[in-house]
Amino acid sequence: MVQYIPAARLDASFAALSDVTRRGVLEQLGRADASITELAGKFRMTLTGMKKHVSVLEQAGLVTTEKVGRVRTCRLGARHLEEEAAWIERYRELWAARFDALDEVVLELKEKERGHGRQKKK
Amino acid sequence: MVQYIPAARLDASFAALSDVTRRGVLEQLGRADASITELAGKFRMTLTGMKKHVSVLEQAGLVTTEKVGRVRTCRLGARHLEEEAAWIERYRELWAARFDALDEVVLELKEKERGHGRQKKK
DNA sequence: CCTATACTGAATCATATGGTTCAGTATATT
DNA sequence: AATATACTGAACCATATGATTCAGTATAGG
Repeated sequence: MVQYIPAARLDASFAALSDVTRRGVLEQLGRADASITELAGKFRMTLTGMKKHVSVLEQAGLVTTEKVGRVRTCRLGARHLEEEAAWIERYRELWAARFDALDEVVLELKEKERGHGRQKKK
Repeated sequence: MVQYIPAARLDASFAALSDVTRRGVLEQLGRADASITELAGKFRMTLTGMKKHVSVLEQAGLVTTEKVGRVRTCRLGARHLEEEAAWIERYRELWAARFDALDEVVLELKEKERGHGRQKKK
């Protein structure tokens, strides 16, 4: 029932999110559209550097840009991380299931303990 | 009210998730603990290669390992991506807010249109 | 027309990543 | 004791990443 998500897409978006500047840009664009110059200023880096970050975000579909005159305006893209959220959610469920299983083991051990005294720690 | 999350931590875990093999390892470990050899076999790569992936996951806190005798057993770690899920969720809310705002603008434009005909795009 | 602004692309650089091989060490198995 | 197994670490390689500088091009404003 879990939808299949192309690996390359997740690769690209998680990679895009793995940089603090790019996450910052996304948050910024969540508040208002911005030009490359504005973003470069806000994050204290060269235009060229910011342009590259924006390109990475654009590749991942998280940002779209449009050039009007000499200014390129960046805004949030069509994708809003639903697949990434879904992947993480699925993982969290798996993790929880494992965790519950562990809980059972712990309970079982405690049960035994009551009979024999303290168990070896690890 | 939004909890502050250390950037380096998010960097590390999103980077860890940006590789299809590592995501596979996490899913695998969600089903059962496994040794390096087992994982290397499942993902068709050398022991050394898999060891590196496991190390990356371990660094990110997503996996823990324990060596008993000559086999190192890997299992899911203490972290279960709650911060990553939270970050993405926050972003999604921002995105939704922007989207709604856009909707309003569109509505507003339509309103004006009824009086004056087409507006200039920007 | 002239100049400032906004971006773009190529080149460069240091470091990181994903993978390998090869040569070990430590532990099981026979 | 001898051999097989499981991992580990170093070295290497190709490519990617994050950042810069420098030299453009295109557009806006005076």
